[in-house]
Amino acid sequence: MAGDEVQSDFTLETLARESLGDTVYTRLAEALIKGRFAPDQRLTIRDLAQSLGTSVTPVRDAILRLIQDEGLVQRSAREVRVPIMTPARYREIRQIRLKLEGLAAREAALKATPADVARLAGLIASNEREIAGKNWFEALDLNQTFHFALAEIADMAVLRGILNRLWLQMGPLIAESYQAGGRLMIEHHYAVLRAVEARDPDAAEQAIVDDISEAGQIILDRLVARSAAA
Amino acid sequence: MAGDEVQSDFTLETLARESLGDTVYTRLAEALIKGRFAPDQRLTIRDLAQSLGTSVTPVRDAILRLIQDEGLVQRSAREVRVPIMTPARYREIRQIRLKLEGLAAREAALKATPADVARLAGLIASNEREIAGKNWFEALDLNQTFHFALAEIADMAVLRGILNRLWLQMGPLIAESYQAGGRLMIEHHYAVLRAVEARDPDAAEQAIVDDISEAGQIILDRLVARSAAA
DNA sequence: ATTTGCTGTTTGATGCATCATCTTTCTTAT
DNA sequence: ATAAGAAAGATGATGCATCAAACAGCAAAT
Repeated sequence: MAGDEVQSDFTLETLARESLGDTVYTRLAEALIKGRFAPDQRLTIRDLAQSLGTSVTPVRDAILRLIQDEGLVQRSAREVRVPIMTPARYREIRQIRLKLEGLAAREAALKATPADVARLAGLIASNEREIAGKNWFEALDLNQTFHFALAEIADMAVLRGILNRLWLQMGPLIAESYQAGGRLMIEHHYAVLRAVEARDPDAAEQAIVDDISEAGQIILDRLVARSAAA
Repeated sequence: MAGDEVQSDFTLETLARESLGDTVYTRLAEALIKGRFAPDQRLTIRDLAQSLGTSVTPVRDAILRLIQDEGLVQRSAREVRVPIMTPARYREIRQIRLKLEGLAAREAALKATPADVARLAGLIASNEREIAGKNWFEALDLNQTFHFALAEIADMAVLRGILNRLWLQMGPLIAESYQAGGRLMIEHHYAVLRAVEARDPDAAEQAIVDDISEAGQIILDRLVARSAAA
């Protein structure tokens, strides 16, 4: 039942064996962040299990974890849905991100190595290219990677975990609005890069605050408009 | 198997029916926060199921969720343990708490009703009494309730969820050190109360920052001492 | 005495049968 | 035609059998 590992004798057993449940979790989380599921969409364990070609158990495990992350919500005893973001909730998340990512940017500015700076620069350049090519999925992914990179450079694992969960919650919404932002979504990344390179924590915090505020405003405006319509 | 609900005909069907998995999760989370499990202690699903009188499934569900919260860690494929807090990790959590709870205190000061103020005052008074009586478990619990109350008054559900998880991670450590802090652990709560009552967000943030910094220092000192010894 | 190798045990992962509810659909009486 | 009610279907929760990997003893070899 479990094992049909076709492990070649040549591959090193380097990475920890990932359970099926982990795989499903990762795939569903990615789907959420990339906006593949619409807000309020209902998910059923059996259907997902069928799509993914597993039994219900790993899917159930993954969904339990996603509910714990608040990336999914349990409406009633037998209904799991993609959550609907409210303006109030989005404002709260934005407030929290301002504080947490501000802290991360500040620490990153203090700890960044030249290699870290180069990595950030590379992310911005790639993102610029994808936006120019209108490859919104890739651009969105690179934007997220940039924000996470600051937490990594700051060497703050707990903060990184919190950010991860927040992104999971914002995913369906952001994916929907990213295109509307266009280049504006990474405008402030250059300021972040300069501040980190200059080892200036105050400037780094301010730059990321500006980034989150401005990009967030576009998303919030769209969200408020839609909520008013409904 | 599922249903041996002995639901009296008189009880209102008000609260949502809680699954066995939820019950187990709540009980284990509480045990963690109250420091009933020692750091590095190994937990096995089967043993817990036996203790709790359920099958393995609800326990497995609860443990999956606790691992997601990082309230438990999975060392290897078949080993679940209570995490060991490192000084570096504790410092990071403290930094994060300073920002998040500072934000919560600020918002609470802006939004608090007289009833909210009374609730905070009551929590402090109760805590004072329990400390005087050396009822450390109760005092610890009231301390946590006070910190959570600020997030509730601020009406920040997301922040509250993040705090919850952080507390789960700090639980085993704090429970161990709370006694050492004594009255010092709630010294700054009075300043928080005054600031909230005066609707002064700056003062409220400063007071909670002082509280976390000072109380945290006692815990950190003990943690560093122990880490150095090992 | 220390290492090596075999064997039984422990343990989380996986699949699945079944249950209690909740929905949906169909029937039937007015 | 409408509404009350019954039957059928859908769905997450629960319990459990079984698997493969890890582990613990223990014996044999040097």
